[in-house]
Amino acid sequence: MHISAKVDYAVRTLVEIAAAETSPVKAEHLAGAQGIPHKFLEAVLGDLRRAGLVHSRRGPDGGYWLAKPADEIAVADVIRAVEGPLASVRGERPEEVEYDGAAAPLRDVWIAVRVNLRAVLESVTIAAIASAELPGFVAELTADPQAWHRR
Amino acid sequence: MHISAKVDYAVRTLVEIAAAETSPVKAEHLAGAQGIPHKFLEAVLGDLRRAGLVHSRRGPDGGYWLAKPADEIAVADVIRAVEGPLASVRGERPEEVEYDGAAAPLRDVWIAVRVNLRAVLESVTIAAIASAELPGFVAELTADPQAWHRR
DNA sequence: TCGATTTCATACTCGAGTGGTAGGAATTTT
DNA sequence: AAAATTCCTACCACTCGAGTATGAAATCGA
Repeated sequence: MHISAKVDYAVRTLVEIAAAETSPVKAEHLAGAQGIPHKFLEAVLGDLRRAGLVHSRRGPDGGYWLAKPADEIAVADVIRAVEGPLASVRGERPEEVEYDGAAAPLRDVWIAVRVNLRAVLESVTIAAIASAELPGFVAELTADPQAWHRR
Repeated sequence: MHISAKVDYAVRTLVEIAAAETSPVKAEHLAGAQGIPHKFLEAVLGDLRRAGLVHSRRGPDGGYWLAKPADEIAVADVIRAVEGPLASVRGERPEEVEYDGAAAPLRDVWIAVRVNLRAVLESVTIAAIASAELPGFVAELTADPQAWHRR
């Protein structure tokens, strides 16, 4: 239940690329704009490239650009690109774990957790973040003051 | 977005205690019933005790029992007991992270993720798992075949 | 073709976290 | 007193997270 620096950096980087008026965008510029160590960012951009989310070119006037429209890249895609599956239980996928005896229904709980995770992460796109127009139901979720309270 | 062995073990252990007809329950029995290394389980039970979820007694006829009714212990409580906060971003709580520029709305996304995580984890109790009667909306979430598919 | 710029690949470090194991001390019952 | 059980401290092997360093490969302008 932890969002790593890599995921955080990756999403912010894609938003920055989407919001940039010039193209391609250099890693150095992205690192500066979002306060990310630039060599570390290069590794993240490598993951994004291998996952097919960005393209790149070397040399002067080189840099990175989105491989598809920003409204077709969900936050869930970014997480899968740099970290793997959205949710896992002891290293396995939720639907693969098996429980004996009284704990059997626990698998359904993990499945439900993943469903609710996906509901947010699959629906929020890079374009939505860049334009500050999150989907309606996400805005509703954050509207409740309880959402900001630290139980 | 990973559920550790410790959390998995802790929930299953509490369910097993709740479902046991004798009380108190010995660690050795719990380890056997759920297939958990028994010395490792002792450490988990120590966390649960320090968090006030179980009580214990030593000696022959010693063991562990729930510190409160099973329907007052949510899965979220168990996670907090053995792992800390439900959701964190780069080590900080979601409401504490700050973003500059285009990525500013990203904080709301993480908040929404936590809201949806809580929706499941705060509502499912140890009693519900032990009796295989999950809350209605959780059952609905898992009813969709898509929920079991591995995107 | 030269040189500057930038991405790309590889390897490394350092600390923290995960999933255990081992040995023995403290407590409780018989 | 003896047996059973929890409890405490320490340790270990491995992986992961976050970041750094070095240099090779590609691309452009001149």
